[in-house]
Amino acid sequence: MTNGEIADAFTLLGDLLELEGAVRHRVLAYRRGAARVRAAPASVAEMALRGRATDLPDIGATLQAKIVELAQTGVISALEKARERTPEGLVRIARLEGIGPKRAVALWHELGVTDIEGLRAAAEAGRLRTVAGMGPSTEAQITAQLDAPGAGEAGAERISMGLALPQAEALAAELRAVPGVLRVEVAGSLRRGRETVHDADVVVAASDPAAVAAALDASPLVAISAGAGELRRAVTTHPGLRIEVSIAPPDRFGNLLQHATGSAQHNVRLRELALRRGVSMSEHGLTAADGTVSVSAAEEDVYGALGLAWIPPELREDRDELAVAARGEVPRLVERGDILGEIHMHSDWSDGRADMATMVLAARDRGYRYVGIADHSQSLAMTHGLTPDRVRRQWEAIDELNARTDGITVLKCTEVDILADGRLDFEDDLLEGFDLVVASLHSGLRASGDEGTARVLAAVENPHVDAIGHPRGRMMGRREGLALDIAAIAERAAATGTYLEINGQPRRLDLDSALARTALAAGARLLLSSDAHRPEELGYLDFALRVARRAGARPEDVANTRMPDARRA
DNA sequence: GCCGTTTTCGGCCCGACTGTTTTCAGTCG
Repeated sequence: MTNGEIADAFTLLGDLLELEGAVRHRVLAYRRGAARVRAAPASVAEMALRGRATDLPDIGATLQAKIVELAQTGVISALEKARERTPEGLVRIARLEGIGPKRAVALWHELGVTDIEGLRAAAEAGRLRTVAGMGPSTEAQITAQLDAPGAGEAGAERISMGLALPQAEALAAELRAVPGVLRVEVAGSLRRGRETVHDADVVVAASDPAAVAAALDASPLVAISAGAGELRRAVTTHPGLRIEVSIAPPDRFGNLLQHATGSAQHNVRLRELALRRGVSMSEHGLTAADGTVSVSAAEEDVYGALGLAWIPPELREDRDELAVAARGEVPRLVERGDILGEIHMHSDWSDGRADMATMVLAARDRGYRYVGIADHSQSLAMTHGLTPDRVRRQWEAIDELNARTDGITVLKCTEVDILADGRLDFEDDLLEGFDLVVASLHSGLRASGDEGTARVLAAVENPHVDAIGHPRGRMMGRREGLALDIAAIAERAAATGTYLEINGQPRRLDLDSALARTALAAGARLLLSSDAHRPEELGYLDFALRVARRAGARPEDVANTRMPDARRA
């Protein structure tokens, strides 16, 4: 019984109870419990069987008993009964935009709709507008969503940070040029470093909201400008990213930035804390009991006013960050300025699109002091992987390149393939000659987690291997990648001094932050990589950096913050 | 259902916006 299965059961139970109109906070309790179980680093089923699940926040005697029941019988009777009372299909309907639990139940009671198909039929017959509180506009909104694949599924339509962030940054840059605008920042889940997002948030400090609205309407980046709110407007970019733009006067920009960054649960906890100190908190400021409002231009002052140290956005997920900040023990996370170089990028010796010199100079322009060329190995024929002969010729070319290039050191690296049996694609005597070796899986990525774990462990134990590249092999939208036992791998990686990569390619982001957090907890260290195949892709390292920060990585946890010595980065 | 500088009961974050309404419920973040 995995934590994920327990969390899914609690989430469904909470959703069904909400549809039944249960007390809101009971619903919330199941959702909080689900999130807590999902994020727990150890088996919550085993904890519950020992009576220790209640050690976790948000898990009380009732939830623990249900975890025990689920672990021992495979079902939760309360969940089974709720399923008999309320059609499970309503959960997906309630997740559609513009519909919530109340409207989902109204559709069921008034039209007999119990699943997405029934909703589609009712929509096509034009019957949705006959439901109380719903009109033609809502009907059109629903119809539009039903055409999209995966409508109402959890996590539907999430896109990579790597695709969303550049769009949000571009809009932010445009708004910074608007007269009267003092500050613009990307907030929301992008600022928190989430690997995938379903929309973006941008906050603006401006004395004249109308000027910002006019700029949005006129922006060449904007395809659809909807929403006529005074303080919030939603736009959709041409590629289809929804961006919510919030505006505040400059003197309370800190309050708005804090609010719009979230997470929702972090904000709830923060406001509860504020209430215990006698102040009500919102995006407009802190209101004391006597009605006086204090506002902050800087986000640090919002936390400071509550007696807390500033918390990096990547850690605002309602784990234990408020307690940590109250003690003043917030970790110093790795930053862009800590990065001295990277060792996983490609050249036109294999499947890169630029020659080595171009890539190296681009790396030097980013301020790196070293860079490793890590082209593919011979088995990967479609990438023009290097044979041992070509490896030796590339080493000569790198020696020449180093001789005529100032300001950066070029390292002889490889992204050697991990073969089906766990052996590597090059013999040990050749591997010996590289400065650093990254070993990666490129085949068998739909195998079982046990098989994948065995192959990765074999590579970790190879004394020539310095890092494991994109360990899971996930490719967003195409495959989940291997269900690796990351704790077991990280334990051996820590013992052998092997780094585990966070690959910054937008569709990879692999390891993700949850796995990277587990790896750090097991004592392993991380390697950040752009895996660039052309010069402009070197910026992908910044995505890997965000994922690392979200995992809680400090500078000393990351290989890129130190100079490589002869055999170890 | 959880929890405690409000401590075993009675609370549980806060406000903007939308569409449908004649004053507001529902949804969203």
